[in-house]
Parts: sequence; C-alpha cells; structure tokens
Amino acid sequence: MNLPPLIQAFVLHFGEMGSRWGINRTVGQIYALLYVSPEPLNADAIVEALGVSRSNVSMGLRELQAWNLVRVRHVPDDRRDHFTTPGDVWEILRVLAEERKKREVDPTLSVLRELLMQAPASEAERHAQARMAEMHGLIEQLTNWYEDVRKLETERLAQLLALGSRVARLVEVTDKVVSLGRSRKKEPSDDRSAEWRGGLNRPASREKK
Amino acid sequence: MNLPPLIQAFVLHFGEMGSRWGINRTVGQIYALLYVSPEPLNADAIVEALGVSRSNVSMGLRELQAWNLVRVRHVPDDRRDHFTTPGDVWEILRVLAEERKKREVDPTLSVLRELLMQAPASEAERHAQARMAEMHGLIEQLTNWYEDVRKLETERLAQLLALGSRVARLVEVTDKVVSLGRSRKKEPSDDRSAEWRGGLNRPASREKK
DNA sequence: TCGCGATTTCAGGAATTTCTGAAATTGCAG
DNA sequence: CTGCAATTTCAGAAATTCCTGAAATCGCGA
Repeated sequence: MNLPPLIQAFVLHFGEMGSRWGINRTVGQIYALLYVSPEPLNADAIVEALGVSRSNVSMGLRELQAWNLVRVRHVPDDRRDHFTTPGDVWEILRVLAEERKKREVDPTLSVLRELLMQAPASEAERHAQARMAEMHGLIEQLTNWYEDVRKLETERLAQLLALGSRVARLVEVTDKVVSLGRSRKKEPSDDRSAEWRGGLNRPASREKK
Repeated sequence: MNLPPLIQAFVLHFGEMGSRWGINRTVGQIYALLYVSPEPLNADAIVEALGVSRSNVSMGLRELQAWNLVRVRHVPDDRRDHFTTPGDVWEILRVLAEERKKREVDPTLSVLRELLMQAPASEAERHAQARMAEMHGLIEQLTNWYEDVRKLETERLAQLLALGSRVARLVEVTDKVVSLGRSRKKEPSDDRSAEWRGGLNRPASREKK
C-alpha cells in the first residue's frame, strides 16, 4: 500500500473496523479509498493503492455494489469501469440504514411473525411466545418509525436531529392540547397475544447437529 | 439440542443471525435461550439445552456480560451462578444501542478527529480531509441526537416513536410560529438547528475545528 | 466472426474465528 | 487448611472466512 499518510490511516482504520461492521478488511478499505478519492477509480488503481489481488478487488466491489454503497461510472475514452461512492453523506446514511435493516432486522421480524402464529404446546412455549411478542412489538414500532422518517427530505431530517430531545417538549405540549380537546384516552390496548393465537401449527422440526 | 420446537426455532434463528450481528452462533443461541426462559438458568442448564461444551458456554456468557446483555442472579440454596436477560425490551434496546455505539461508532469518531487535526500535505490529502470532515459532521450530529434521546424516559421515547414522521409537521408548524414571533429572543445556547440549516443542501466542506 | 483487454469465477491455500477437553483456578464449607 | 464443586483458562482441533492465481468469460472494436 502506497498512499499519502492521512489517507492510508483512514483506509486502514476502515479495514480494521470492517470486521465489527460485518464486512471484511478489503471491502472496508476499498470503500474508504473510494470515499476520499476525488474522482472515480478503476479496479487496477484500487489494486495498486491497496496492494491486494485483482480478484479480491473484484469481489469487494461486487459486495459493495450489492450494498448500494458504490456505483459504476463510465469515463469517456476509457473502456474500464470506474467506481465511486455516493457523494452526499446523508445519502450514504440512508443507504446504510436501508441495507442493514434488510439484512439484520427484517429476517428476524419475519421469523418472529411466523413463530407467533403457532399454537403453543406447553406452558414454556406460551411464556416464550409472550416474550417473542414483546420483541416483535418493539421491532415493529422501530421499523414503523424508520419507515416514517425515511420519507423525510434530508433537510427536515436534519432539523429533527438538531432538535434532539427538545422534540419531547413539543410532544408534551401537544399531548396536553390533545387531552384537553378529547376526554377519551387515546392509547388503544394492545392485545397482541390474542391477535396471534390460533394459527396453523407446522411441524417445523429442523434438526441441527 | 432438545427444546420445545418453538423455542428451538427461535434459538436457532438467533444463532444463525449472530454472524450478521458480529457475535458468534453460540453467543446468539445463549442469549435467545435466556431471553425466552421464564427463570434464570445456570450454565449447565444452558449446556444441556444447546448441546455445546461447558467452556463454550462459559465464554459466551462472559461476552454477553461484557455487552451488559445478561446479568448474574443468585438463587437461594444454589451455589451456582444463574443468568438472565434484562426483562424490559426497551432496556435491552438501550443497552444494545449503547454498546454498539461504543464499539462501532466511537472509535471511528476518534480516528476522524485525529486525522482532521493534521495539516494536509498535498491536494489529495486536502480533499480527503474535506470528505472526512463531512463524515465526522454527520456522525457527530447523530451521536448528539442519540445522547439527547437516550435521556428520555421510556414512555416519552415510545411517544416519539409512535408519532413518527408526524413530528416533522410539528416541527414545521413550530418553525412557522417561531419565525412569526421572531422578535422574541430564545435561549441562544440551544440553537443547534440554525447552525446546520445553512449548509445542509450542499455538502460543501463545513470545517470542524 | 476473431482478437484482445477487462473482468469474473473458482478451487484451494492462508488466515482467522470458534469450539472443545483437559488442566488450572476459585471460593466456600467443614 | 483440605476437599470439592463450580468456573475459567487455554492450547490446539475444527470450522469458517478471506484471499489469490489461473482459467474462464465477457464485451467490444475491427
């Protein structure tokens, strides 16, 4: 690797961090390199900058494209593909959130739903299902919230962020106004467990050894 | 592994998911098992339930304790340690957020700060630093926001979540109200929003000292 | 179509992580 | 202190993931 020290430090850090983020070292390094590069790079330039094999770079770019974190850009008079990261960091944040949700949250949500549909066959299963329902409820709330704020334009999102917890005061005030206007209480009871009871009971006995 | 099918499916899922979450299979399984267990389990019970070695369970519990995701509980008349997860899912969410931030975000933030303090030695480094500054700015905004909402009680937090993007409308309205009554002065200290409002549309390099 | 440079695929070796059994340690009751 | 059960440590085996070079494939211009 032969890069200006500042850039090298950045690239190496992303490489090391990669493992904590569920990506491998090379992928982290490629991303970091593209992120700070002033113009799109072709694969060979990356090979040279990072000192890894051509095929490794090819696979890394592949993975980053699957994550929507790098894009192909064609440079005039050059037959080779060139690669960049989205320029706007907010855009990157959105992509990251979306992809991590897809990989880390959605599968669990769907497994939980499936398990909650089955009829418990014992007291232990009944209790477990209640716990799963709690987890499911929380995740669903979070993803609903995410779906909501995802739609906001960047500028509004930034405003919300900047407000931070002061938003809570707003909510408090609004609450008062609302409860003054309505004598009815608003929180609908969540009989989540009832909702799930009484489904089909698939055998689903996957053994693992 | 010899568990009721529902529980087994849950445990296996967490085991498989573990790798995407940066923990290993056994750790994921132990966590899942404790999460759905109606009472604290001792290490041998876990060994039997999951069919892994005693030492593996010991290491897994160790890691989960480092994550603050399981706690030791002493059962009367039993010399062995027993383990549980925090019961409240919101509590779990807080712990998770805190720990992931500590492991995945803070190190990068500190590296970025360090790199941004160095004088760039070339045009390439200057550009890279500008990009790093953008990234640093975004991460700092996010962590500031997180610090803020972290302090909210669970109930308020849940309210905010439930509001979702409707909060944006609130902000919008408040914005108008504020700008209508612009002559009144607010506390100058909490004007973080204004600081960012200016430069957000263009990701021009906002400098960070 | 052919030729050729760019790119991807893939088998297998290297590196890393996970898991285990045996040995060491801890801590408590007698 | 001794003995013993509970627990942890740790070296190396097993499993998994990462990386490479060689070969296959692609894509485009002639």
